[in-house]
Formats: sequence, C-alpha cells, structure tokens
Amino acid sequence: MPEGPSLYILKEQTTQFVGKEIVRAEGNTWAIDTTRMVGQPIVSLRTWGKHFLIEMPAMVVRIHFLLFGTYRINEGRDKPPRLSLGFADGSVLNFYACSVKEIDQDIDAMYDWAADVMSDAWDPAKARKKLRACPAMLACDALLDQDIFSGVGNIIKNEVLFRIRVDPRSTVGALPPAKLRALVQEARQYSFDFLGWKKAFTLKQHWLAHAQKICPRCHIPFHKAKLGKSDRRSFWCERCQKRYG
DNA sequence: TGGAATGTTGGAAC
DNA sequence: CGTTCCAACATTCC
Repeated sequence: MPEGPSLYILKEQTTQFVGKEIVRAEGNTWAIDTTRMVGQPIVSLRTWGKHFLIEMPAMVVRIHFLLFGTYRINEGRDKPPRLSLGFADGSVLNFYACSVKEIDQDIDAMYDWAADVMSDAWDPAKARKKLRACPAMLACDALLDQDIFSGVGNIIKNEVLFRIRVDPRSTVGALPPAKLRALVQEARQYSFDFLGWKKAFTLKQHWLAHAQKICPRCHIPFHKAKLGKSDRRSFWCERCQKRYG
C-alpha cells in the first residue's frame, strides 16, 4: 500500500465522502475514541506523503498504512477493520492494519506541504535548499527523508537513483549541482510515473532497478545491499551509477 | 515455508 | 539530555 502515489489514488477514490456526515465509526483501533467521530461531517480528505488525513470540524484523524495497511470502499474483507466509517447513504470506508492517530495540532503548522512530491505545493527549490543543508547525508537516505521528499519510499528511491545514474552511497554534498537538481526533479517525475503505472496495474513491470538482478542498460548484475540509516534495500549498477563523495 | 518486505514509532540503551 | 538502536506491529509473496 505505501508510497505517496498510492495515497494519491486513495484520495481520488474517496472524494465521494467529502461533505458527508459520519453516522457510524468503529474498529479495533485503540488510539482514538471513534465515538467522537460520529455526527461529524468530513470537511476534507487530504494526503501528505504517506499520511492520509481525515479532517472533521472538531478533530483530524491521521491514517498511516506502514508496510501492510489496506483499505476498502463499500466492502469489507476477511480481517476486522482497524477503523470503519459509515455514512447515511450506506457508503462505507474501511481501513485495515494501519496506524490511526488523532492530530491535536493545526495541520497547516505541522505539515510542510511543499515537501510532498505529489502536491501542487511541491517546491523543488526548497527541497534543494534542505539537501544543501545536510551535505554528509547519503543519497539513499535523502530520498527516504520524509521532511524533504514526503511520499517517496524504497521503490521510488531505487528507481530515481537509477534514472539519474547516481550510486546510493553518494553523499549529497558531493553531488554536482545538475545531479542535485535531477535528484529533486526525478523524485517528483518518477512519483507521477509510478502513479500512472499503479493505476494501470503495471507498476512492477516498469521497475528497472528495484528488486531487479541485471542492469537493463549494462546487462551486468546489480549490486544489492542494505544501506543507510534505516538499512533499506538498495539496488544499483556499479557501471552506470556513479559514486560521488 | 520461513524469511523478507512499498514503513514508522516509541522506548531502551548508551 | 541527546542520539542511536532495536523490537514491535501485521500482511503478503516467493
């Protein structure tokens, strides 16, 4: 489920619920009092990267799908929902195996919308500025940093670095300006390509590097290692992806 | 079929 | 007190 483009699809699929009043709210979430949602209309459904935000007049609930979360619209599944919302017209929005949290601050103060690669507010110059502020950071860590590239996940990371021919172990500060610019540009571009392929159910077949064995450009084996602060899988080609720094 | 994976958090450890 | 480490969560696929 994760990665920003998937959340973008969720937002598109749930526009029908905006403005509707929640008449039933339940589920096995322990983190919020679901009864407080009953009687409230949905003011907006928004995303910030991998966060799905349900805005009501009196509260904002944040859904995070982590690695395994799923959702269903107007149907159930074989597991009990973590959060299930029912509306007067009989429509239903179900969330499973996700993190549910109430946000008790002003969301506009909390979220930097310019960091969301899927957002109209995405600001590439601001992203470059954030990158220049941490020159020692590895390229693989930079792409996964949600404060800089909100919505980018491990697949997008590997594909972006392959596209721009940068070794994941490169340091941000050692990247030539054109590469830094390409990194930021492709983080958004690839995310929208991801979106299109995901909608067409052809995402996996478009992977060039992620979980691949042979470099499609050089036809030599990819290197594979767990890299960076979070020890995430990286796939890269020693021949066509250059290591800076 | 056991292990790994599109991810993050919170608390322990240092 | 700040930073780092690690278990925990939970589902699907190979």
